[in-house]
Amino acid sequence: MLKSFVHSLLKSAWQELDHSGSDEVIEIEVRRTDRPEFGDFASNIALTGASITGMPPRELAQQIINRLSRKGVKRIEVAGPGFINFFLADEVFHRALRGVLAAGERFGRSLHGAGKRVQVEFVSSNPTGPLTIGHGRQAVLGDVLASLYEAIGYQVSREYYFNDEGGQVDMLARSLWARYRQAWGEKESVPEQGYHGEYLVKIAHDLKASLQQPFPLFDSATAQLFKEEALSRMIASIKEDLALLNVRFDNWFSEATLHRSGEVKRTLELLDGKGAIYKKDGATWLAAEEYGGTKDAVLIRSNGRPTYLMVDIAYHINKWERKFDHVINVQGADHHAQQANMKAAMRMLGYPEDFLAYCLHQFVTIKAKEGVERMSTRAGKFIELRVMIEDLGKDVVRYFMVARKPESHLELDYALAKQETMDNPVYYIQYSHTRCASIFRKAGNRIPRQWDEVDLSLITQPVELDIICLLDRFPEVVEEAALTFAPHLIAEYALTLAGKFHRYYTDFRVLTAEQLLTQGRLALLRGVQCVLRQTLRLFKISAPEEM
RNA sequence: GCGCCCGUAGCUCAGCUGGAUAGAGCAGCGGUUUCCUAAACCGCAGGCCAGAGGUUCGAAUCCUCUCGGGCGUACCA
Repeated sequence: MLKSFVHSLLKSAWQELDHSGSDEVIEIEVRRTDRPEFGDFASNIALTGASITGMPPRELAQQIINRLSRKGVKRIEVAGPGFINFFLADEVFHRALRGVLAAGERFGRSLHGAGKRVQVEFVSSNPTGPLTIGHGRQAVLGDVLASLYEAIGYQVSREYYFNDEGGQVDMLARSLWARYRQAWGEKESVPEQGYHGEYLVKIAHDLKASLQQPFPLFDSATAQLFKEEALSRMIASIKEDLALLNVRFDNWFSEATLHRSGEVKRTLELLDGKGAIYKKDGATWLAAEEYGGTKDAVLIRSNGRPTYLMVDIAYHINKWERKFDHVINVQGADHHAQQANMKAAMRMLGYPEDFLAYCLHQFVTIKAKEGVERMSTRAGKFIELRVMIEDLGKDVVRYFMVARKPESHLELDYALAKQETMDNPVYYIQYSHTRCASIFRKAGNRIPRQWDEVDLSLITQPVELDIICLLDRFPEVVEEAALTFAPHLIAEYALTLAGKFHRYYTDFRVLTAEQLLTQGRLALLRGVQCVLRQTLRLFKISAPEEM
């Protein structure tokens, strides 16, 4: 990589300097510049090193430059307060491009997490209703995060944890039964605290057709039947919604199994053994605050039923026993307090601090456009994910959901996203890929057989070298996006690359009369297309050959 | 009250492990097509980076306070 090349130059020069005055170690920082006159890369080593050596920064910079190898370097300058600016030789860029071409589809992938297993748990919405746009953000966020970890070498498992036990599910069953009775023309009403959405009406009618019995009494057998029917149908519907987004899970984990297997009970005993729980007001409490939680929390209610937290702790022990090296939970901001308590519990039980990480995200809100009637009626209303996907298309939804950093609120201008699809960044990126494909179709037999042997000597335009520099950076971006839970970096990157390419396309012709030039530019194009395809693949957005 | 997140162009947001003149997209205005797809490109305009202090060679970025918005602070999940 270009950056590490510069880094190694600096490192050996720094080591040649006499540091007898101090044995302090210095962190050598090399960064890409944002201005051509500052060169391709710059280092502030002389600024940070000034205090160690006692030399003025500019003088120190000069000393370092005097000891620098000039191999692969076009020019080096001291600039501003003492920055060292590097202008690299064309051959170095050419080597970088060859690296991209040699790696091909593997470019951007790494072995950072080789041999390690990570689980990403996301969505995990209760199967009591259809997915909303809020779940949509989480679905895409989790899915892309999982892909990013796969890209850096981890073995990844996508998991959906669903609640199929407890009060909420009982309420769902009761609500469905009421709708079922209505389907038979009876006057039964959905409980005040129940689920009033239209979706249960539809399920009730389907159910009537298959069961063909009135079930006039909501006795325990009926409750059980309606619970099972409600759950299986809701889960099927959620799976359908997710499939529309191209999200698939490796494992669907049922909460009920944790109760049946006795894991909840065993977990409680485990916590008791650590002295982490106490009784108060007829309930059993977790001493969370002592271990960094926000507040002590109830584990077993006074009615004997376990809380969400109680079961969640058992669930995480289960995850640990499944031998994951890391588990990442993608959750909404409303779970924040819960997360602190969960981490406190893990601490009490002695699990490593880096086993459990949360990717917390803020909510999606819909921006209503003033003066637009339809939108104002929709404002504040839930929008079903399915409806949004049908309106905007899978690719657009996926892109928008991860284009912003998770901890920022995502305010989606629904009307705009729908109307102005032509100005959509998704199409902008896809079109850049299409343009590459189009040129390759035209190039025909001029396409080189062996990419790594192409003569690149005529690839000397500043834009061309700039694009290579950007391609070269891709693996860094992937790694950072994964490790800091920041898929939006990929979106930014793809947009930048597409933009540079579109400009290049406008100013320069790839297919020219000069064979050497054409071959070189086709090689560059190949690299661009390859990286564009990787970004789209990470997002699971299609990379069209034609548009 | 306390805790977490956010406050950057008219709008939606990048940039935040401190670096040299703060960026993109959209919206606005004006241009570009003998030539690989104009779903593109170029130009103009637009900012006391919420505000006030502090830390230092240097702050949108770090610290403190204030103001504004979201979320949490359940024997819901």
